[in-house]
Amino acid sequence: MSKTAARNVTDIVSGADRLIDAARVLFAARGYEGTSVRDIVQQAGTNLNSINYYFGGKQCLYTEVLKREHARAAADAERRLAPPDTRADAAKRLRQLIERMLFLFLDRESLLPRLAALEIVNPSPAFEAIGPALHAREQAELADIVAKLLGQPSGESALVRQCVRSVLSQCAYYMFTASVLQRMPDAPRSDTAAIRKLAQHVSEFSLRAIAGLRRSAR
Amino acid sequence: MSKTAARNVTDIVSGADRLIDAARVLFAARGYEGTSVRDIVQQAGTNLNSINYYFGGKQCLYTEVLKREHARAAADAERRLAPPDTRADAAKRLRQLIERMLFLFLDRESLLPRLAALEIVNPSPAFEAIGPALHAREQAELADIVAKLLGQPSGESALVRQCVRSVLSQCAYYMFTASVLQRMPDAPRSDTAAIRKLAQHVSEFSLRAIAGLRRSAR
DNA sequence: GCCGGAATTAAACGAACGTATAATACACTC
DNA sequence: GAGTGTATTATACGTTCGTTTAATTCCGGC
Repeated sequence: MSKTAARNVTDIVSGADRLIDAARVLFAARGYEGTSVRDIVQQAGTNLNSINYYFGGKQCLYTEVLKREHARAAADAERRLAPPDTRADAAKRLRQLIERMLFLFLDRESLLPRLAALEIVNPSPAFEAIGPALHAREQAELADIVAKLLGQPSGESALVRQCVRSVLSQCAYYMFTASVLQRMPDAPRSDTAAIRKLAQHVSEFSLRAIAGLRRSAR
Repeated sequence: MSKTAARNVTDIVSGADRLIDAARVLFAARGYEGTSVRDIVQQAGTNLNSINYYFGGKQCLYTEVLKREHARAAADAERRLAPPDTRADAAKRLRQLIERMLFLFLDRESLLPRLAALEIVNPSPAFEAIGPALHAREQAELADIVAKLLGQPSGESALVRQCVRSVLSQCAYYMFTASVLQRMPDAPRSDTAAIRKLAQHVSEFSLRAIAGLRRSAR
């Protein structure tokens, strides 16, 4: 009666979905080894055996979480931000791309930044599932933009590659250090306005640097 | 007899030291949770109880490893590199500091970069032992240099702080991504010559950026 | 020689882990 | 409405974990 009614309400999402939802939060909070299958099933309100039943084991569930979080973040970014304007001048494109990456790395809705940071610092077997595709498009676009700004052919020269790393590192920094930054008293904010401001600085910093390097490369 | 003789030879280093030596390698390779006390004592050639006897538990041994690795890296850097020349002009000081930091972050002899990366991304209770002191001197010096380059008073303005992060992030990037970078086919080298070259790029990039920002800030 | 304390060893404990198995509940076709 | 395949539950299994306890060895001063 009321019992089956309640069950039906909660079962609008299946056990597998509830497991994914619980697992993504717990894996992001405590990492793979720090999260037990008992933690997950308790949070999901399912049985101890459910992970093996639906996913074939803890490792497979983790890989699935990684894949979905990656896909979700990519879709979010696609939807929320204007598509890169390939017609604009390179400087504007760089500003857009940097803002896009910073939103990706600092997004508090998404758990991908945290999961990706853990995987990049300490890659697990599941890294193969997302590693190659991780920020690949952003990096390729960045290389293209930087080459244009340097006045070099798009074929990657050493200088282009180094500048790409310099730009990328300024953005990724916040992904890796999020845990300690938010412990500090003067923690930098991560609301939309703050990210915009941050993007502006990284853009100016990088544009000035690249412009200077271009001048001296002649 | 020969047995006691052999024992004396190996016991020139005590059980505690052998535990530290084994633990630092294993913790760096597999992380705290990925390393069991049985792994450590086997590698050290001591008994299962030795960790509790000498250090009072796995967590305490880990904290001790962190402290020692930090102290060792600091002493190494102190000894190997010329002390920062506070008389030199700011640009030269920045070049020296960036090279110093890159050697710190990319040093393959030291296990601190790896251990620090793991702790920064996923701080454990032991983080308190080294976190506050981690690269504190480098950061303070960096802030001083950047302020001078920007022509601003040393009291930290927002611009100075952001530029410090921009420089720091370019160096720390390699600490966080070491695991995945060395998996890639075109992995950047990390020998002395390569680090010097890298330091040169980061320095030029940052100096041009700061010079440009100073011009536009007027 | 021996004795007291530190160092080292051996063995076991209880808890937590991921997984497997067997039993039960459910939904839907015929 | 019985039957069938899927979903869910309860429980047990075998391992591994960090730690504890007790026994043994080693070593320097008396």
